[in-house]
Amino acid sequence: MKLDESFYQRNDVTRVAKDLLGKVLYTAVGRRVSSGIIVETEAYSHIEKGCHAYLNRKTKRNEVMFNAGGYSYVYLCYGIHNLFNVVTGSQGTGDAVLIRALEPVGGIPIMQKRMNTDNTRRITSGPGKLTKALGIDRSFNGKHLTGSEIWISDEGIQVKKLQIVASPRIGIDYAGKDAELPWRYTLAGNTWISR
DNA sequence: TAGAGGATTGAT
DNA sequence: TCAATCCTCTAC
Repeated sequence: MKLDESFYQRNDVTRVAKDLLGKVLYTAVGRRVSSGIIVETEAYSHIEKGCHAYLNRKTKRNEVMFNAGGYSYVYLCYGIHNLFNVVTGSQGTGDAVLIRALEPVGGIPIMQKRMNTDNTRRITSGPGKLTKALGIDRSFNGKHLTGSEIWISDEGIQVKKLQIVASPRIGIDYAGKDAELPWRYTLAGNTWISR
């Protein structure tokens, strides 16, 4: 079953980030559906410097983060990679969860073709790679996650609290002390986690 | 309107 | 360890 708005609109972004582990992310591009189990996430909140919406800074790029939870926020990083986020919280909050890694489930041949490799092991093990494998680009920015092009389902795997590992987030040294927040969540022992 | 820098990746 | 690469934001 697709997760509905109430899942995303809780005003606790770290809780949503943890609850997304084990869920299944789907995209349907044209007639081609591909999917994967979410195994790594990071929480970003407007109250800390790592977040694009820090101090409620609202720009054309991140304006979708201020929508009510349940929207997709996709932006270009380093001029090369599209990164996919899930907007959380109520209208005007500015919180989001970055999806960093998936375990491939459906449409694996499609993903291999998009990644131009036969290797199934590493096609979705990083935030820039999983978007390419699933066909997510910036045209997905602002799409609702209860729609027919991109959605998240709860049919994945049951995750016990003990399986969730919290650690500092990656690549945000500029955030100073806030870079130490243990807001990166991974599934213990999963081989699809980014490096 | 110009300049700096980034929630990454893959090759060296 | 480093370059690729281009959009976005900030300052002038």
